[in-house]
Amino acid sequence: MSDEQVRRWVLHVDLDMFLAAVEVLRRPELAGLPVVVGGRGVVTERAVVSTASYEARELGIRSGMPLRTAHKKCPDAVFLPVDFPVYEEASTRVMAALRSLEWGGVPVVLEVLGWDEAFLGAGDGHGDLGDEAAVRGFADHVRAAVLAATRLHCSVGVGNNKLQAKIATDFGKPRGVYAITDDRWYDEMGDRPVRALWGVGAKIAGRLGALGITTVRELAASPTEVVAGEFGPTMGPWFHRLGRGVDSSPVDATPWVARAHGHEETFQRDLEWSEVPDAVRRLTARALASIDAEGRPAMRVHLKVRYRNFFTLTRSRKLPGPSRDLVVLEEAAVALLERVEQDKPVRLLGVRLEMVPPEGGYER
DNA sequence: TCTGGGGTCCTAGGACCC
DNA sequence: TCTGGGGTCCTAGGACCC
Repeated sequence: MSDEQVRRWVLHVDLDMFLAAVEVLRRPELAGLPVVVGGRGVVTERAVVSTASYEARELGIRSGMPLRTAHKKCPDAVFLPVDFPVYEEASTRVMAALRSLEWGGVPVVLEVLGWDEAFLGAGDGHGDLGDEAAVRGFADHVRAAVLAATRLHCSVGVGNNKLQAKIATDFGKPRGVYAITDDRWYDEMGDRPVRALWGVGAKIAGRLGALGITTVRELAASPTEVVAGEFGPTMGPWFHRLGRGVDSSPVDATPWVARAHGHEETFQRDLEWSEVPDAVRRLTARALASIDAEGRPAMRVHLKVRYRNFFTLTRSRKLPGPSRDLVVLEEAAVALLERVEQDKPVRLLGVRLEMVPPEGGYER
């Protein structure tokens, strides 16, 4: 590379209220109404909101809110069940539309983050992408292309790296484009709480706060040793980079290979202990069906138990050898129950099967 | 009658071996 | 009787994200 600094551009694309938007697409009469997607769509059940339309958000309904609470806030909202296959299909069309784009004269690099999110990179990172105005223009083009191909709206974040682009998207929502660059990182983020960073949750924010670090600027200015002392040699420096808006990770189109699959269930009625082993067997069978689809055997079994008081614990065990045998896996999962408290009603059970890595290991 | 379900990754600490 | 380090594997648990 030359001594001239090459400015790297990354886009982050995020569909606007994806689940609710897909539902409105197939039921146009719902357009403009408060739509809430969550659980089985039954407001008396234990379940939470997956996505609320902007109309519903204006009434105070948020993702993660119990359906019952959402219903209390807005009894007139339309409550719909989560319909996975339909969102999968819509997601596939969105990603196909994005993948077909060219940027800087070459096909884009697309890193899919989930159903409704992706990073877009330029082919080799050094294409002639022009200045920021040109990149914003391309972001508009991306929005238009997704809308034309899927009738779904999205927002696009622009940045000099993935971290910046990812955070910028939220500022552009809905149906907008927003840019956060190296030049403007501190203007945009410096005074915000560390919680605004991607990867800093409530707990980390609390621990940083105890060190006297509450804003992004303070995190950036803090001595590396202090943060590393609190969070260790890997996480410490990473948090410090977050504060400075630094992220050198590439946009990586390598298809994601799952490490594990599992199944968990919150019971509508807390289970008595006598009912637990059978429930664990059922969950194991469902988890096995998921890993069978991957074609790799399980090498480790994880059990998760949550009691009525929300105390949650996990237990796990490596299997004696790789297995796809239901009986073997069921017995291994049930055996983990011996290591948990057995005297209290159970609210949630989960069984997760960790798979043998593919030949050659995981690429990322 | 608050608080889903799908994941990933990191760290601490114990066991065990040399 | 007291007491090394280094390395690896395993389990538990915490934290985060969509």
